[in-house]
Amino acid sequence: MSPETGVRAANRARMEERILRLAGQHLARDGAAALSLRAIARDLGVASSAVYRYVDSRDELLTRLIVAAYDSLGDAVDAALAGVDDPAHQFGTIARTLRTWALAHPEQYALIYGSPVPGYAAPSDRTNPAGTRITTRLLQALVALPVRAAPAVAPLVGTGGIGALLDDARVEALGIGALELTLGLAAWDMVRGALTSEVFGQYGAAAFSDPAAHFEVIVALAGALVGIDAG
Amino acid sequence: MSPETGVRAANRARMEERILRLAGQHLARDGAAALSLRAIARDLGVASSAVYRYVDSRDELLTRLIVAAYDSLGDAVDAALAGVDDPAHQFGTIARTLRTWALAHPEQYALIYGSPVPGYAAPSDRTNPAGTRITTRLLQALVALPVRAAPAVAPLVGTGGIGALLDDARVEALGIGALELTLGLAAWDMVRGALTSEVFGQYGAAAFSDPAAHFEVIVALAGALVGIDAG
DNA sequence: TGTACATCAGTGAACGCGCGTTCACTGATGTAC
DNA sequence: TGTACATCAGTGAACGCGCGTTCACTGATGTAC
Repeated sequence: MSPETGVRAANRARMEERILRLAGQHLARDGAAALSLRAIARDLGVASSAVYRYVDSRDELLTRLIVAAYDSLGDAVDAALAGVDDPAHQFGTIARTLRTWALAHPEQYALIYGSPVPGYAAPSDRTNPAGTRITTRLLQALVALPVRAAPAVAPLVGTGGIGALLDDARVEALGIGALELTLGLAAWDMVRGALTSEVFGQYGAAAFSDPAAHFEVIVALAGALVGIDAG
Repeated sequence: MSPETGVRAANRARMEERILRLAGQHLARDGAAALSLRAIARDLGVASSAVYRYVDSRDELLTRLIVAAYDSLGDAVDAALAGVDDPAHQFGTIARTLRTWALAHPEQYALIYGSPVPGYAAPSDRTNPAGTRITTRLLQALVALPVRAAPAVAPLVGTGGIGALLDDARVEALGIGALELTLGLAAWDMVRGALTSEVFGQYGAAAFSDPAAHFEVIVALAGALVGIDAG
């Protein structure tokens, strides 16, 4: 039997899958800081040392969870974008997909868009490929758009935003201008800021009566910033 | 000796202060999840049980840290606003003060504007008074302003934002309109979204060459949203 | 001003728990001839 | 097809650590008469 299709390889793959799924459940229930290899071994019905056959360390498992979260979101965005050819609607589609995904997976959202896990630094060589997927889609949408910055807004950007992110290889590759980039980032910050408030419940008792409607307004305003109708 | 000025009362006050300061240092170094009463007792040079003379439990200390963080930020904002009478400049002042404070105290910023601490729910009766200080200042600035929504933007809000936050007592008390409120929240979300990216380093390797300049652009754009010149 | 009592701060041992990680080991599954 | 060997999965005990919280206690500081 070839090593690729052997019983061992299949078991290994299934086991890695189970571990990642259980880790995801623990993450959702108790947060990243409480992620425990022993707890996962317990759920697996296996000695705690057995987990080390599949995972190098706790931190390495955390890295896998981050990558998995990025990929889960990336897949959702790609799927949603599949039917949207009009670049003017892509921005709104990305934003709405992010919201749906974040509300369904608040802890994974916290993992990648919330405060960093203290004492843990993600190895960027493993995290970056998955992490840049959404941002890349966003930049692509901005490039494809005829960004017609509102005349009232363009002068505000002035030369201040020029230096922003210009060292990023993707930006150079896409050939996006400083104005479009700055406006796009501002619009994206607004969407993420609103979403963070909603997902983390930061308005406390003063809840929105209709968060979804409010988010639609945010998307419309963000779209207006980059000069498009994002509906 | 009266109990207010006695040696015991003074010692108590000094001890509570030391505990809160040490807790703040631990928070800054290791994050909220790692906050430990035993570690604080060690730094204090005291038996771990002694801390319980001053603190009910670990969670209670966390609550105090949150209140302290809100107050630290609130004090900074109030001080910065002292010299600013023109309501048109108040929004920008609040935003810039938030940035300065957040960069100086990233972990406290994470505590109040980042992901929630898992397994801990802040008792809102203790957290609210300090927590609403900045938001109240923001609302006051919006009310004092002649919010002249850009004609292109106003229709986007439509009736969607109407329901937002209308159950909040402060909003009713201030008599702020739905349009102003929605635009104000959107602007504030943008500021906080941008700041979160910067403080938590979420753009990774693709760093801004001049984050302060970029933030100024964000403030200008956010100001434009509410129809003012925030410079 | 002096004495009897109450209050408080801090001690140190203990309970019971959880964690990450290592290590020598057994038994089963695969591989090479 | 059968046997000898290598590889792998999983065990269970152990190391050393940290945590929150309780409890009976000593000694000092305050209070009331």
